[in-house]
Amino acid sequence: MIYIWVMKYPEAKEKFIETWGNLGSQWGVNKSIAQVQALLLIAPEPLSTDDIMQELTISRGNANMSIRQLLDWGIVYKKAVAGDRKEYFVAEKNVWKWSLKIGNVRKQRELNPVLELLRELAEGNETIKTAEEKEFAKQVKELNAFTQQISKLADKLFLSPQGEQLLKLLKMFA
Amino acid sequence: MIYIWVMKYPEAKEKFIETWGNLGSQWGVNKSIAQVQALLLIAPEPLSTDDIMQELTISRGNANMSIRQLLDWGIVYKKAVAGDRKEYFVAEKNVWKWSLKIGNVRKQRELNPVLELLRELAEGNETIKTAEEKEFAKQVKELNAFTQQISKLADKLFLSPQGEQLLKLLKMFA
DNA sequence: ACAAACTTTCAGTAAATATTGAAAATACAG
DNA sequence: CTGTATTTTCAATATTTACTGAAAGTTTGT
Repeated sequence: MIYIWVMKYPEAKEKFIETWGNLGSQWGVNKSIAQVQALLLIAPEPLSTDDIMQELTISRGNANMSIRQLLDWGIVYKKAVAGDRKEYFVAEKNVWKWSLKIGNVRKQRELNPVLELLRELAEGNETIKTAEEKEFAKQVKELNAFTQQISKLADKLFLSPQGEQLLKLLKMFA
Repeated sequence: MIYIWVMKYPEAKEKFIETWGNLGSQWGVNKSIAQVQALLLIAPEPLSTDDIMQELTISRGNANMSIRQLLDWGIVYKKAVAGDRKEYFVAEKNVWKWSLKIGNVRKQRELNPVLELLRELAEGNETIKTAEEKEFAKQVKELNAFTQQISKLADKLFLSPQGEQLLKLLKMFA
């Protein structure tokens, strides 16, 4: 006998938000921020800070900071609601749009600092003598070349107008 | 008058290791692990656990765990040194090789759990009634389609024999 | 200009993660 | 088989990161 367990909506919703939050840590995003995005992604209507606090049982400070971060990244927008003074928020629901923005944020965080480091280190290569110094110079040079290529590729993919470059890529490698 | 400050080798080395370690946190890798890789990358000779402890001033436990993790990922190898009972270690120095492996590790960590979550959630879509439920089902469906595409692409890029797919890609988008 | 509604900040606290170091386990030489 | 060198484990501790809640700041309607 095989039982198939199909979740009811409230359970599925909770699981989605909970899991998305936990996955956040794998992505270098803190749990609350990821949960706020998850909540807004599946909300059919704009939500206020109070709505978010209540749904996720988090503090006002936390809710506010999380929303600000998502606004900064450009994957959540403010939305005025007629006859209400509060701010309301909606998520960017198009997965292409928000993924590209996140991709770009991560590229800046993860790749740009490496380029900067390697550029600095590439300068002091005049007086190479020992085996240690040779190996160091070699690795810095190779890393630099490689990182620059990846960096340019990432820019092309994440910054192209309607994500057309990534789309092209997906079609090519489908 | 402009002064240009060119680093001497010991300083450059320290900066490389230190910065690589700090960048680790941006990449979801802990500092010690990233530092051990950095140290081994620029070492012209195999290093023992004691060498690593000494260079990075970290404990034996930490050094051991970091090395094991790098071995697990397949970006550091054991190397026997004649007449010495200790284990010695060398890094994979080819930036293409180790980057592809890291790319694959990250794909597994960051994408696979999302696929699993979405697969589970996609099952319970029979009784859709409210606007909330519709929005939820729609987002799960879109996310699922998108993530699957990206996942397949990542596999093709990171798992292709000599990184030839990524190489092809870089040439195409150069 | 005032007060109520709402948002932001941030010092204090809680939670999660990383590191140590010494004890236990294992591998090796004679 | 025994003693010694080496590696591994893991409870205790330190460090880093996240979260709270109340006070300060801001905006808006009258």
